[in-house]
Amino acid sequence: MIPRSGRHGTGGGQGRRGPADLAGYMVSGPVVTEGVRDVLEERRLEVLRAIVEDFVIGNEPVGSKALAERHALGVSPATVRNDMAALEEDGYITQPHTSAGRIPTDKGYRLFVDRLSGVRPLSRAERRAIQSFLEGAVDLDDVVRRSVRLLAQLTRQVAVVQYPSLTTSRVRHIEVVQISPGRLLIVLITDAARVEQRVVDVAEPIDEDTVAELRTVLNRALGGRRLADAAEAAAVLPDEAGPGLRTQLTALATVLIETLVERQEERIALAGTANLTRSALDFSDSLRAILEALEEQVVLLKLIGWAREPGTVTVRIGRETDVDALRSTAVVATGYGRGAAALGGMGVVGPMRMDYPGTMSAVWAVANYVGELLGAD
Amino acid sequence: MIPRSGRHGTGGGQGRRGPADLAGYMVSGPVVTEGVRDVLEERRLEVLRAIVEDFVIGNEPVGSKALAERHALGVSPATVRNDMAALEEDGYITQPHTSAGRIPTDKGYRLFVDRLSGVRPLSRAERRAIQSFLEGAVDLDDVVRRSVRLLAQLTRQVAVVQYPSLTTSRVRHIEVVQISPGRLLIVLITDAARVEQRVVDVAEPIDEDTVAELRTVLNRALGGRRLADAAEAAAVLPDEAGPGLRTQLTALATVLIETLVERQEERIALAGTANLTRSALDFSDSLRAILEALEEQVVLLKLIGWAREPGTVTVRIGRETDVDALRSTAVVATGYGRGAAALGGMGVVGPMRMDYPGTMSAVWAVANYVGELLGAD
DNA sequence: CTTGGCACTCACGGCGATGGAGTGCCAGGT
DNA sequence: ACCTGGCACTCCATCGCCGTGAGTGCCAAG
Repeated sequence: MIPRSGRHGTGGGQGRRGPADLAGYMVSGPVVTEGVRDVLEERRLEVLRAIVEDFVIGNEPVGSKALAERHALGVSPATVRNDMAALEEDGYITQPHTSAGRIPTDKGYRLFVDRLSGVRPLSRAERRAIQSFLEGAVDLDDVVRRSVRLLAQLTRQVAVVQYPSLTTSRVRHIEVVQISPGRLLIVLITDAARVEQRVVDVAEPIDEDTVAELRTVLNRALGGRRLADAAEAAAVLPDEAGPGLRTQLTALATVLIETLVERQEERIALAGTANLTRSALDFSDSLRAILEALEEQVVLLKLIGWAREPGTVTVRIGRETDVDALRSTAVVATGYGRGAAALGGMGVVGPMRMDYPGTMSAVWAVANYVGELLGAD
Repeated sequence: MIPRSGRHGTGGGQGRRGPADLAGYMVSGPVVTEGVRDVLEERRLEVLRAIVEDFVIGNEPVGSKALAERHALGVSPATVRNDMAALEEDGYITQPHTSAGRIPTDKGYRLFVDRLSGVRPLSRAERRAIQSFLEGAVDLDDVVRRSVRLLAQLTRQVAVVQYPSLTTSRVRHIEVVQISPGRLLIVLITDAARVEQRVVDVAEPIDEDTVAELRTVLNRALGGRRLADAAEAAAVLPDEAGPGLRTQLTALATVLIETLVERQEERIALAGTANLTRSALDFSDSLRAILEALEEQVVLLKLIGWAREPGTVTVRIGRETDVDALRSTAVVATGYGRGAAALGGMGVVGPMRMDYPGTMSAVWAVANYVGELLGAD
């Protein structure tokens, strides 16, 4: 019934703190004899884990009796009750009302995530599913949209994927095309396979040679540079150019700089909002507020923005999200991309009552795969 | 209390059928003396309108007494009751349970939309809001995303906007760039300001001259054609080309055809899902099903696909949507684009209990403006 | 420190009474 | 013919009540 119980502690790695942190959690605890303290504390933590795990599965306050029965704790319900009282004292669990079972608090979930939950390795089938689902993608857009759907399906939660950021990538090529007299289209191709296009109005029609010349000048000056640097380079271009091109270059540079700098507000893909209704009882009437928050790009960016470090999965629980509407949710996020050159973030938003190990693995795995996919491209 | 009551019948136009249709609805009605029939029928319809309007506002079954009071019907509640009985007999209204007020049926809403609801002209402020909100858009993507948000805000419902379709547009320009040895990027620019890009692997590195030649060949053969025709033209290109280009052209043509034909699955933008919760009581537990349906591109395309004719607002009520999950919703949609050359569709999904006149105006206005914006581009 | 026992506390669900909105029908008026 | 006031009736929604049971806290014994 609790298939994953007792599997904690296997595997190591991402997002999991070492035992060194244990002490950090204990300084505020009650002072008792050394030898006994550890044993005591250990069982209490075991109880906390059991509570979290059972609550995640059953979605109802868990009582001492059920706990002692379903988990091999080796003690009686009465003892469990004592531990629970202590845990409640320390703020890790709480009871919805007198004479009901206990449910974890934000703090309880936090401790669970930091110390108690192991990593659930993905099954072979899951790995294969990820791979086959993503490898059919034809372009960047497709990759992102597939990823977000995949993540939503795997975790059965709301998934968020940030489009590869322009910030860290470089200019690969700039294309200039005259689409109608006096109207140019600039296509900016970056090495993250992202393409931006923009239309520029210039004073008068330009002949093909001039267009070619503009193209050459732009690519020579900006090609291969990081986007931020490219913006600076673009700014001085008109001054350096010959008088024949100056007018047009000024117009082009203006738009380019706008594209490179100002428009670094990022794009975001969202999927799985229907999953919110499944755990609707958890947040009851605040569902509307959550949906509204999720439609705010800014909010989403903040949520998956803080943890852009690929390989490290970050969890924000309840108020830790710093978004009031999401105070009853948890966010699991990570970055994707090659090494230090993070391209963007992705993650999921779900109820605090969440299968953290499973969700963390899924997020990590998808991010990993997408990172490889885009890095190689 | 019922601000819009009695304002029906002002203005004419889009989506509203002429009086000719009146007869069509009546042939199935009871046969009575001519002169009196009209008067009778007219008041009954007035009652139906009153019921719909009140129910839309109050969201609770409306009774005969309240109806006679709040609307200037000039008759007593008892008379209204008789009319209600007749309307129920004909299937336009129903009562949730004995001894409750009446609510409109699908058929009732349908009649309301077809004959009873006038057009609510947009206020000057609304027009200006639309304009100022959309004119800040920097590119196609931005236009679509702004439109969908705008529509969601104006109607306070879930908005759907289809990206301009490739089907009806023409190839404006094809750009070929070598992004790394043996790797080409094709950028396809259409006259709907839509840009598609695709990466093509070719056997061996190509020199710049060949790239330019490829570019010329492609543009000469495909430029200006409708996309469907362009695909055909692309298919025969390799055969007609000189032997030097044949290999590369075959690779390019394959990918181009894929882009032009296969990938006509369209993109869609969605906003305002939070608004669903506001009317959550209307569909109660089916909210999840609705959200799921809305995440299916195919479903959405079907919903706004049938009414691609710009200038005509189409309404589907309840089961008319042909989507089971949406049987308790209504869809108001229209096409946008210049004249016959429809670029795409847009619309909103909301509860059947909806302010049809207001919603229809909003949808029409936004579609109109977006059509101009993209048509002129 | 653990354990079994025990009294206590509440949320929850079922039950019946009450109130009131709304209806259908009928007889009388125009 | 149609409208209208009156009237009996129906049935949903609300509320308070109470029994039930899960779960707790405390205590005394091991």
